[in-house]
Amino acid sequence: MDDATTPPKISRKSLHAELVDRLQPLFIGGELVPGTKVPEKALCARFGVSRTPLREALKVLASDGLVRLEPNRGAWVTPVTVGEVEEVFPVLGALEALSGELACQSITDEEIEAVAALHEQMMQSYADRDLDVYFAVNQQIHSAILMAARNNTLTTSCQALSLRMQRARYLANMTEGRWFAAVQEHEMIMKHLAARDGKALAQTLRDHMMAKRNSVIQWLESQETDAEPD
Amino acid sequence: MDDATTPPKISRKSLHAELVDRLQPLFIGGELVPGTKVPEKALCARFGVSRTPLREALKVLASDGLVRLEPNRGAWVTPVTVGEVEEVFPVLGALEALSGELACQSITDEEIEAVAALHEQMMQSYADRDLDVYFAVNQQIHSAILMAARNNTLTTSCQALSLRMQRARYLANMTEGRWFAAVQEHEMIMKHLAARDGKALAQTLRDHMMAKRNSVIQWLESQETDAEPD
DNA sequence: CAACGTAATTTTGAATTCATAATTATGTCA
DNA sequence: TGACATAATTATGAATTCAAAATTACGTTG
Repeated sequence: MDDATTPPKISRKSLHAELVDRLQPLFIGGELVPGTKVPEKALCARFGVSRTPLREALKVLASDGLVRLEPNRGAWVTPVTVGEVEEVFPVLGALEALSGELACQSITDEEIEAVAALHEQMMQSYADRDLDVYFAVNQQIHSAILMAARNNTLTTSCQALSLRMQRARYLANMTEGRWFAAVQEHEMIMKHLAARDGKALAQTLRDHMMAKRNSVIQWLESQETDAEPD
Repeated sequence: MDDATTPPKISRKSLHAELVDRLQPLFIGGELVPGTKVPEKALCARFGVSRTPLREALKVLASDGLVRLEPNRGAWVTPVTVGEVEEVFPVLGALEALSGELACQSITDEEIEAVAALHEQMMQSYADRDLDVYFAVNQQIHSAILMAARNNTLTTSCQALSLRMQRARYLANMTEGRWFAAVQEHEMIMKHLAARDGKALAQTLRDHMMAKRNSVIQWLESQETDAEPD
């Protein structure tokens, strides 16, 4: 919306904040692998900054749960464990349920139309079996509902937790059956949102999260039993 | 439990983590006043550390919403606004509701007894009109329920938001009527917990939060209309 | 003397430096 | 050769330094 065309708003973000934004995609993109060390030196070189702002960014990411700081042993990418997934999804479910309820109170007709358009796009990507587009649009739909909830605190909390779970996603554990079920759930979500039925939307979003939780756990457990190659 | 008597567990927390813990009480204690500047230099002197770890701690506190970092203008204690309170309490309500539901699934008889003991202590402090003890024990009760929920992610999220709202508390806006109502609500909380009725406890905790929200907002608005002295 | 412009001072953000802890490499001896 | 001890190297945590920005103090001019 506004990038190079805003010389009045000179508010350059501080380096560490910029780094937080630039590092996050590396986690969800799978470039920074769960359980491995965060290559401080390499990242400094890559982004052309000194260790100070990078380390500041890592502290913030640690408080968001993306990295774990081991005293005197550096920063490690938080592993995606069954325990972690079991913990995070219920919290995310509660927050998304709230977002649905609040969204129904405030969303405009135009916004509903915009979500509907995204929904159609997602359905098309399902028909096309395009998982990458599906995930991206899916994310946009949840974001749009969050926006409609008009609660910045909620948005921030949700996105932080969502990020942690998206790390499990690049492994693309979606089965055909789960994908179909997820699409069905999204039909319900769209329906309840259009009807502005907050209670129903909340419950559907909660169920949607729990179903996702089960799917991810199932996949994780199947991975754990396999001996992992070095 | 373990302080000076633990030479084997040498896991000294890093300086910035220690600072985060030591700074938080200054916010809820009201020493760092909402809307004022965070005195970086003074805090460095006070804690005997250099600016680097202090600034790292401030970055973390900023991501928790306790301070706001203005580029090139330093760190400011986030003001407690009506908008902020309206945002945070519903989120806190959703999280506490979840904590109640989960706690009912996992809490032991011993833990229920411990909460009951705290509850009695709180009732006594109400009878004694000892607001400081009341607040402290109140906090412990919510913490105990959170513990019983066996969900660390939930605990962390709750505590971060709770901290922001506790900053409004040192101003002690409790009216006699609100205090009485809060005590009634806590009787319900205790009852539902003892009965392990998750749904009812969740709803009561949500209502409790919304009532608190209304009380705080009412007080904030009464403050806003008053001209504030310099 | 009030408003503006400029210089001095302070504060901030980030790079650099330095002491210490952890890791790796090397050597020794059974 | 393999297990252990010791030295060299590297990485980490935190203090210090330095450039740039903001704030304050001061002086000038209308």
